[in-house]
Amino acid sequence: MTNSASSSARFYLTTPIYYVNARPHLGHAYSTIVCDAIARRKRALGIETWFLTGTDEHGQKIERSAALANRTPAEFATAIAGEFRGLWDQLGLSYDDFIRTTEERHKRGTQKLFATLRDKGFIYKGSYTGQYCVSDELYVDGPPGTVCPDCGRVTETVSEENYFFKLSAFERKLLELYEANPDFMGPESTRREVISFVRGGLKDLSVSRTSFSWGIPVPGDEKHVIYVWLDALVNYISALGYGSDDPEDQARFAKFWPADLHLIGKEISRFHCVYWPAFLMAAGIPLPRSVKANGWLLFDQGKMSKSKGNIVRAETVQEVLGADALRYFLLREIPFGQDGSFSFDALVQRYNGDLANGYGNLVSRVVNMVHKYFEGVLPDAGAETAAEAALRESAERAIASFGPAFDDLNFSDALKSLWVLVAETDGYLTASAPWKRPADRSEADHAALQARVLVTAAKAIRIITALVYPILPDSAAKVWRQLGLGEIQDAAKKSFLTNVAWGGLKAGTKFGEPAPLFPRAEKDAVERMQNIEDQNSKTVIEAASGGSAAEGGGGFNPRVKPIESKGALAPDAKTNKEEAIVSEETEKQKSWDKVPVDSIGVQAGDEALAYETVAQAAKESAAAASAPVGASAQSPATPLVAAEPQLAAPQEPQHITIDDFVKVDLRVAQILVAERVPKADKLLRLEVDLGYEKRQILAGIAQYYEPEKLIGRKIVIVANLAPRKMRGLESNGMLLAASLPADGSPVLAGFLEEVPLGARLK
RNA sequence: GGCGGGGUAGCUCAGAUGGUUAGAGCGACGGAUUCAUAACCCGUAGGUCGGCAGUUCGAUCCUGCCUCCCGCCA
Repeated sequence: MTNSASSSARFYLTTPIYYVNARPHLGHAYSTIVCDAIARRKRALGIETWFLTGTDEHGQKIERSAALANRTPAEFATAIAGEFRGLWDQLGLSYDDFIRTTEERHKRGTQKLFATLRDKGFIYKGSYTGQYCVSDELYVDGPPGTVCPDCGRVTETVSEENYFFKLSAFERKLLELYEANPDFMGPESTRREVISFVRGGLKDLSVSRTSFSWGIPVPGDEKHVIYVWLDALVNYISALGYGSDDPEDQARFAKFWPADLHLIGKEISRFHCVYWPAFLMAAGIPLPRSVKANGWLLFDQGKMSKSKGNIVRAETVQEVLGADALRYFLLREIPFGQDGSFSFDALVQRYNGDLANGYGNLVSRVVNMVHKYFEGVLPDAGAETAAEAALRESAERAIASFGPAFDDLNFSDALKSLWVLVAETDGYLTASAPWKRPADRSEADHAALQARVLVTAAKAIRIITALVYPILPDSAAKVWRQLGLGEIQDAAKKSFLTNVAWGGLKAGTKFGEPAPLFPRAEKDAVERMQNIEDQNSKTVIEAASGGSAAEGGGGFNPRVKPIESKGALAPDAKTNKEEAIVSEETEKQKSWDKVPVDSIGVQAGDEALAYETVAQAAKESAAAASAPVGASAQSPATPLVAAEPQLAAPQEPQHITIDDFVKVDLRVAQILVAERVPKADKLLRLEVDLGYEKRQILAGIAQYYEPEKLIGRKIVIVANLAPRKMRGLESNGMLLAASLPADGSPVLAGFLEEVPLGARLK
């Protein structure tokens, strides 16, 4: 729901601002494309629209990523923010403003909000003593020794002074808000979760940090930096001009705030549905009208690549099928709010089925016939018969159902109803057969029929095109010209969607030249896209392996996670669950990698590889097309333990060089702790000592080894394997084991002689 | 562990306050056709509606148990 009732003739919508710890991928594009489509429709409805997107650039994670890339945080953030913006431009997204949280206007707004909250007594200084996970920057409830729920490491007891926001004071008010405005947040699942979270009780929120400096200083107490979530959320108002003295800014703020729609990824709904309204209520600022969460994209890695690369970039699709194809797929295939699966196969199928064979072909046959039979000039339609009336009614049904569905964010249903009209128009054409004159029909009668049928079909196409314009802007523009209607952008400026109605075509209109809209994708389309991604993935691997060597010392420190998987609006590690979740591998079923749509949802490990290339690629060019994303260097399907039950004869021996081999850092480690992972029947959580450091790894050997018996045992691990999360725990390496041919059961590798911890195998 | 969502044709999903033959799209197959992008049009799908038990004249839709998947929270 977009609250059309409450939003007069203005509409302000926002995407999440994207955390600049990795390159943009399809997930980011999805959220932004959805907003773009909404914005285009609103504008074409004559609604004054403001469409904001941007980047979230503060936080310790960025600070660290930058350090590891040998850049300052500002340089690092600028490079990645540039990629986001560049990609949106490349995709032709019609944002009105792009805010970076490192901009002065944002700093000003954030400090003003902080000061306001403090002045009103909602922020107080307090001290926190408790458990803290250094790795995740996460405060954890529990006695000393408590394990971090996120990464499984033992927390440290810290005592520090912080500013706190009185979130607890808003519990009731928030529940009342949800109660009174059922449409405030959605979809239903999100709503339920948020309500249940608030009912569970709210604690005051720590809103400052002193442990790092890459952030916005607390006004008047500059050794504190404002909590990144408070910082990030403010973008929605600071971009409009909140906090500015400039009358122009103030006017814009007054005009567009409150927002009609915050579109977000579902993993960050709590921040938008709980914290954000609480901050605003406390500051006395009106609340946004609605917050709607989209689901995640699931990448079908099984089909996409046998070896690597489960991340898809929007550019890849754009290059092969065009941006409209991507837009169509995302909006048609995925019911908004639900998770959706993306695969090149599904994409090409949709493209060929709906766009090439459907809409594109329909336009082609009609425009061609108008040229063939009427020299490209639209004839007079003549009188309507029952067949035309039926099609007209069908068009009217489509008009009636498309708008409400779209405005309800049911893009999929909206398109579905429109494509019913496509099919009916095709059926009407075939039934009328204007290309064939039966012997018993006079030439004059036939000419009349041709005129009637083609004009009627063209009318239907005009309706389809007008309605679909927000989703297929480029293609709609082409069709508009082919129908002799001129530039659809001009029509959009004249609010042509406010009264889409049957007709609208004048006899005598000169049609444009027929040109293919959506050339049918050949079988190689999938392969081509896959190749582009594979290529990309390779680049990342090469860059990464070079990079870690350059780090010197141990050459690798997986405990430093240079780039954390974060939500689009980066939380400061608090409730850091928007981590990409990696389905656990099972033998019977290929796993799907879930990537939060809004987040840089690459596995942490992948990003560790990705960052290496960031700086250099930024130097090379802004051409995103060649820029590696955080594609997985490890296949997510790569067994996380060496115990993958498979007969091991490699099909085609692929030789590697010694250089390849030395990239693998095999080390002797001793198991210190071994325990089962709850709810996982195969996984063991191990803490191992490498001599120079201790770390946690997960291994799928629980069915074969008793944890107790493993303690003290020396094993071999791959020490520089990218970190991976399984069952919420991070694995920083992989142990080696022989896989028995009979049943694939693992036998741990070991030594007969005594070996020191950390010894390298080579 | 608590709460919530879900398991329907090869795939993606819809659906019924319980009632004769459980639907759509795609894919596949057959036919027709040639205006069009090997397209369009027509026809064909025999799926224990996750499992077991119960309520009922009757359950895929209600209840209980079980199982699997997922999310939020702890």
